[in-house]
Amino acid sequence: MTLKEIAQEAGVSISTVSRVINNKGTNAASQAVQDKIWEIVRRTGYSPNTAARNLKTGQAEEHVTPHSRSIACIFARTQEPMKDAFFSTLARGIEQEAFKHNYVVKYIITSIEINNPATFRLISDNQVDGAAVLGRCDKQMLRFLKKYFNYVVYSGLNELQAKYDQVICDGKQAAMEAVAELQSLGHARIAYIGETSNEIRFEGYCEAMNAKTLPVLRDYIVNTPMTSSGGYQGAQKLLNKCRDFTAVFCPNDITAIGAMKALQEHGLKIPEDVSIISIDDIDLVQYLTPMLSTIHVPITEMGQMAAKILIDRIEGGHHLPMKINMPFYLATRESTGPSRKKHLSRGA
Amino acid sequence: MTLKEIAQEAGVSISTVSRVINNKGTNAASQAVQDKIWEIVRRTGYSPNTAARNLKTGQAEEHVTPHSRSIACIFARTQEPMKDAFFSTLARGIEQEAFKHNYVVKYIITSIEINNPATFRLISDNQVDGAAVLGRCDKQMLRFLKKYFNYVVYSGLNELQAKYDQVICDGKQAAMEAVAELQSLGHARIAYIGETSNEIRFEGYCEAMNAKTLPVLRDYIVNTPMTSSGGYQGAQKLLNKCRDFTAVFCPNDITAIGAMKALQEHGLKIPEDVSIISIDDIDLVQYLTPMLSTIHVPITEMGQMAAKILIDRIEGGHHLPMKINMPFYLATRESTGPSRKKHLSRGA
DNA sequence: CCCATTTAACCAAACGTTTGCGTATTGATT
DNA sequence: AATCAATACGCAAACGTTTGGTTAAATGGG
Repeated sequence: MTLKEIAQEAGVSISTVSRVINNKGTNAASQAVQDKIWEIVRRTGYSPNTAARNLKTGQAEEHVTPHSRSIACIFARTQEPMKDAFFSTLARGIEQEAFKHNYVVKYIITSIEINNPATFRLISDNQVDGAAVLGRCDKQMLRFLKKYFNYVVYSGLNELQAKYDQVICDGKQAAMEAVAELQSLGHARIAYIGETSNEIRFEGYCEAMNAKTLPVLRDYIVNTPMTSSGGYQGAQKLLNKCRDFTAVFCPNDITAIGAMKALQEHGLKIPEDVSIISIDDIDLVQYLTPMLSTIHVPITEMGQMAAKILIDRIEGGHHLPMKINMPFYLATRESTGPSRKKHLSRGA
Repeated sequence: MTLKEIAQEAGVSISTVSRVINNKGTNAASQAVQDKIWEIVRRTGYSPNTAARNLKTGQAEEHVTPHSRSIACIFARTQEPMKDAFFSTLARGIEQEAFKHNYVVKYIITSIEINNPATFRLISDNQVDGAAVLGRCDKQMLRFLKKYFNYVVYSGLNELQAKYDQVICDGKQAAMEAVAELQSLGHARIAYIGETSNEIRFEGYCEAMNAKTLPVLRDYIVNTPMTSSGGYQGAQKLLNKCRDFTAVFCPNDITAIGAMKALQEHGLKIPEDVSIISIDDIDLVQYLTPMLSTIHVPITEMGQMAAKILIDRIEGGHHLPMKINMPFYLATRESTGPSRKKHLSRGA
């Protein structure tokens, strides 16, 4: 049922019907016409098309709902499902905190790609007070997001320019501490398995090596995706290149899990023959054999903090960009031990 | 910012802009034009006017939108983040398939609780054509959801009454096959570590045992949460109760991971001293030592299938409830071996 | 009875999209 | 060189409202 149909049935024009229905004081209709129109409206159960009405009146539009009491949690879908263990925990922290404040969390899980119409739609459709972005995200992307969401909190691995609220855990420092731990156990030939470009944890590795004036040798470095399979293949590559390393540093746990498997398959004992250490401390790590030594980063707490400052900003609690650096600590378990000093030479 | 303005700036017509943004396959634009348009979109933060869009596409009033080209993916947030490896994979499958059909996926991750106002709002806020429900979900809940979403597809572990579209992988059969594999290796005293009530895989275990007229002994059964830590603690409990089992069946991989750890800590060698098998075949399983033997369930494919039939239903492809049973197969790896026959007695 | 004023109703132009159809431009195929 | 099919794009008509400007009829005061 539309205005047009009503108009037809009442034998008047659309505008008249519209005016009657909206009770525009300026130009009333005759009582007879009004009655007739209302009669039809009642009989047909007409209800105005809000889309059309909003379109015309231009109101109610903007994608920024003043107070929806909901936030979006955007995270780039990573290739390997397992990698989600980290982000999943992060998200859970956000959810917990949001719940406390009576906020609702909408998830946007996607390989963020502006030029992907689906993604575009997903983002512009969602009406939220603010958004938390998880994972790696470049500046351009953040600028884009900021246009769509009131606020953006970045809760991720690498550090950003100070323009956004961000809660991070200093990846460089963490990596340095991990490597330092190996060094203090007497290791000098420490390999790296993981991504190398644009990976701050790799920088930490390099810096820690340099600090001890230890060489960062090409042979010791394997550039591979930071996934279980990436770690597995990376370790194999490493073993093909050389065998005199005594320890391995992986930038995250799941890479380490894959690497450990490959190492063990080659007959290397951990930690007797080779030590391995990584960063994150995801839950699973404690159920491996041996239990992985790693840098514990407070993932859940990071999520909670992210939600906390996002909501604080939404509610006007602060206006300047806030950077929160979460503490980490070394969790020594079973995969690290003193260096054997001797070369493995023909290990397997 | 409107299409018109973008069109002006890009020097093309409105229709071209619209087509690019909505990715209409019929009439593509040149790459150069596309890039230019997206650049402007990004720079200006353009967001389509939903009122106009709805008006044009003929969307109705209420929360049931005939054609939003989006589906929701609802899943109960599980306690342990790691458990998400399964659901995460499932979701990814859904996403892949949805993307192919140009559908957008909105995630609703929450402990589904009708009485929780936040949940209620989250659900009623979201405007989607249909929803896929992942994980365990009772009938009451499904009925509730059906009120808010046009269609509900259940993609989960357990089987349901035939009222909804559902894609499942027969948990009972899978469990039976796993147990049968152990039996064919000569195992008779097979323990169970996992949840027992309302868990179909447990039923499968029982049935397989009975089929061989093997006793389902109370001592062999440990009721524990199906998580890594649950598995770990469960195995410890089991070892306290008895030591003469020769094999363990866990209803899912992550439980098995925890159990394996506990077993190994007690000096038991896998598979020499005790075999272990489970269900799911999540990615990680191959990087454990030993590699876990498990029933492979086609998780990604299940997700894809779920999206497929959901979209098919939305678009009127079928009307009667559809039940799809996905095939599984046994993936024999390293954690299973012939029974030692002899009791372990004082193993450690 | 004429002009001014009110009243009653209409016309048509927006609002920002989507989309069927038409037309150039291109490239490949005879 | 002519033909044909893609390809890349534009035109314009919707979608259901609202509203300013207008017209025609009714009213009223002199």
